[in-house]
Amino acid sequence: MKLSAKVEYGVRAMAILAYYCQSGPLPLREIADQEGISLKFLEQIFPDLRRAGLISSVRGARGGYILAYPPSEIRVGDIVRAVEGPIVPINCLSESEKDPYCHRKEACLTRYVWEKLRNRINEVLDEVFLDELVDLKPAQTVN
Amino acid sequence: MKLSAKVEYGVRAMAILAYYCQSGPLPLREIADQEGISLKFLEQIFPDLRRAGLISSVRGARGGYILAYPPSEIRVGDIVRAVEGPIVPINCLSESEKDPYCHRKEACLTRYVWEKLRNRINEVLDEVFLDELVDLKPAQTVN
DNA sequence: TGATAACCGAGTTAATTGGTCGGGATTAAA
DNA sequence: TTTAATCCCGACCAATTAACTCGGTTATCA
Repeated sequence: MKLSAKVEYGVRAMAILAYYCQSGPLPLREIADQEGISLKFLEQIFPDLRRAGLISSVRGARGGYILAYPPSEIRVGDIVRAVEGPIVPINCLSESEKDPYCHRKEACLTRYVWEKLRNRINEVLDEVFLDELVDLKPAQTVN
Repeated sequence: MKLSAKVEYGVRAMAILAYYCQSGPLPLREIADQEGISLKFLEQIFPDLRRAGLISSVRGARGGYILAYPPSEIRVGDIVRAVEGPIVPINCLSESEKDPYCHRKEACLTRYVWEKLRNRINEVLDEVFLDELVDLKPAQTVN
């Protein structure tokens, strides 16, 4: 029941991007140095975020990445799903072709717990927007 | 963001155990056959459930396992934590010694999302009791 | 033209997962 | 007292995944 390092770094990087969203494009090098994350590893994460339409890239010298939307419109859930794919807490819930299809769907006693779990995870991640992370809303109380 | 097969089987097995909780001890062989799970794999899961105090075992011929409490008092969350350990959706939340301690605790922008996520996961899993799974409460609507 | 930076795909290493295997200890029943 | 059922335990193993790393190519600016 863990998120990958990719997700952790992805969310952290997006928070940085949100923080500097007024300036021009921010190169990965900056983020890598500031957060102590391997540049090469970041380079592997960012294409996913771009393909998901959350950021856009500027190539060449003085290039970098910028948010495709204001921080107040980007949900943590968007980021998580962009880098990890859809949230599926247990294989039998998977809709994808390659996964072993669950033939016990109707009979399965436990299925409904996993559905509930999946929904709640998506909900909580979608409740939080990038602007909340970057100090614009302080005094965050966990609940 | 996936639960292990151990957890999936563990919860299914516990549901069976709840279903037959009026009869005597149920051998793993029964559960394995009924659910199509490898006996040897189940044998690896059940000690965790016993150590957590959720079931008790009866050794020898005509032995098996029985719930340590009525189904209405056993939470799915108890089972999950018994076989997978505490729910920690991201490493920097870990309290354990061996994990790399997070030195950014206070400064970390993202920490509070992960805390919120961890709390919600525990909540939803603790809302569901074994008796709900075994048909005693039908018409389950996911929400 | 040279430096910067995104882009791409393949390779590597270590850990985890999802099992299997073989046997030992305990107990009820024949 | 033997036998069969059952839990119990630890070792082993193959496949997958995670978390990087490496070596380069392409685009852009100064």
